Formats: sequence, structure tokens, C-alpha cells
Amino acid sequence: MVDNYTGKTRERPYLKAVQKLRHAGLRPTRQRLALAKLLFDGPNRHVTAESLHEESARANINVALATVYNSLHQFTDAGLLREVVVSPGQTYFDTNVSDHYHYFLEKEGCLEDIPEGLVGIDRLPEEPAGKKFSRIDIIIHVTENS
Amino acid sequence: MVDNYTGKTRERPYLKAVQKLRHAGLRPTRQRLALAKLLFDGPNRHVTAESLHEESARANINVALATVYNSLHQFTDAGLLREVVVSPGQTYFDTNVSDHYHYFLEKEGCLEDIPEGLVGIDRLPEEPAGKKFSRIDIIIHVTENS
DNA sequence: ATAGTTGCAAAAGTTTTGCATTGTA
DNA sequence: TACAATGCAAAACTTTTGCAACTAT
Repeated sequence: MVDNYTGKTRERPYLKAVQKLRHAGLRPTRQRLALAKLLFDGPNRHVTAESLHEESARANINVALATVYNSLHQFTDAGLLREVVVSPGQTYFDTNVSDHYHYFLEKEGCLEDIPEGLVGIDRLPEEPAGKKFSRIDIIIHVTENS
Repeated sequence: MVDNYTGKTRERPYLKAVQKLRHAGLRPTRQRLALAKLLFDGPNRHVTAESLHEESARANINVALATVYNSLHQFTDAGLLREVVVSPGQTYFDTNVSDHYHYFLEKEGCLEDIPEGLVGIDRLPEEPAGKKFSRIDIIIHVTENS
């Protein structure tokens, strides 16, 4: 793609996203690139399918909600995102895929990472023979004080 | 209600459920009594709205699925049940309302209580001023070993 | 009687699927 | 050109709501 004004290539701004998708084995299509740019350019984020879809619309990116869902799940399967379920109909996707836990702020209805080291687990059950613990989710629900 | 054969009252089998509902401030209606009996007569259970609805149908209890949802939420608000969300579209209700955590068995798609004392938390963040931690959810996902 | 409560059909959300279209080799 | 992958409309689920019918006082 060549910029109409400068004549220079405009691939650069998408380079990181392209490489990230390629590396994950996902074709860097127009829709996926746009979503990846929103998700991964900048600090860690917590989005829902709906919120990302709205954000895309605001940025004049035309993507169906179903495509947002599909892309989020593809990104998750590829290890680029982590899925966090808070309550029925509130599935978040977290760009921080390292081991960590979450606050859920009931009033604001949003997720926040708990900084590393603030929660300590000093005892866990044994993994039963032939099984393993694939994942440990901890969500601390935070409410306003009565 | 009087038994056709013995002429004796048949309230007795529902007494516990009636009292439980009354104490929770819920009118002991036919539907709620039937669901309460399924839920609270016997050992602790983990049900979904759908599973409880099927169970009711099998027991020849006529309840709409919406009523099952409403009743489960009323029971939950009254403190008789605890809601546990595992993944989108998988909301369980647990008759064990004490503080405890859960295994989620991915293969079977079912929840199990983690026996008390097996998980130890030795460090927690401070509650921010004016806020409190209303609840701490821990779910350990258990998968078959590769 | 009647004020408040309840149960459920219908509506509203949320998520997934099937297939025409597109993109790649 | 053929083959696989993609994007999205439509379908499928899950959950909530509004109101007619019912209940307890």
C-alpha cells in the first residue's frame, strides 16, 4: 500500500500487527489487522466483543460483530489473548496473557489486573493422576462500602 | 393437602422446604416448593437452570424454564444458593453457600467443590478506602493430561 | 376485597454456525 | 485453476422482562 500524498509505503504502522498475526499462524486480513491494532498497539486492555465492535465502528472500521467474536476466539486460541468470564453475558478478553488475577469492579462493571505478587497462594491440592490443572482463575469482586 | 388413601395430611414431606422458603421471605408456592425440594433435600448440588428444568420435567413437575431462572435468582438473593460462572453460557448454582472454591472438570463439563483447607491464600491486596472485597472466586480448571 | 407477588410467553441479549465470497499458491 | 480460509447473515442459545393471573392477608 502506498500513501497517496507522500508516495511512501504505509505498511510500517501495521508491521508489528502483521508480524504478530503471522507468527500466530493467522492470515493478516484487513479485519484482523484493524482489530489487532486496536488491541495490541498500546498498553494492556480488557475488552468485550461488544466494546471492541463499538470501538471499531467509531474508528470507521467495518467489521461484523460475529467477526469480532470469531477473531477474539482465534486470537485467544493462538495465545494472544486470555478469556475472562465474570458473570453470564460478561466475557472479557485480556491482552495480558501472563499468569495473573483480576479485580472486578461491580459499580463500573470493568476488570482490572491485580498487580503481580499481591495475591499469594501457599497451598494447592494435588493434581489427580492423569489430570492437570490447566488454569487457575481468581476474581476478586470489589464493591462500594455500604 | 390431604392424601386420598390415608386421609392424613401430606404437608410433612415439604415442611423443611416450606420453612426454608418462609425464613428466606419467599412465599412457598407450588413451583418454588418443588424446586426447593429438588435442590435442598439431600447432599449439596451444582445445577444449571437447564439441568434443573430437565430434572423437574422428569419428576413430572410443570415449571417454565423462565420460572426456574427466576427462582434460582430469588434463592440466590435470599442467600440459599451461590452463583458460579465458569464460561459464557455456563452458570451454575451451588447449594453450598459457605466460603469455598471450585474445580471445573473440562471434560465432564461439571463443577466440584474443593474440600475446605486444600487451597490456602496467604496474601491479599489491601481493600481500597471506601471499597470492600465482596467475594473471591477461585476456579481451578482440570483437564486430562496430554 | 386488594395490594403485592408470581409465573410464564415473549423479547432481548449473547454467541455460534453455515456458506457464499475472497484470498492464496 | 483449485483449494483452503474468511467474513458475516442468519440461526441458536441463554437470560430477562412485562403483564395477566394468582395469593395471602
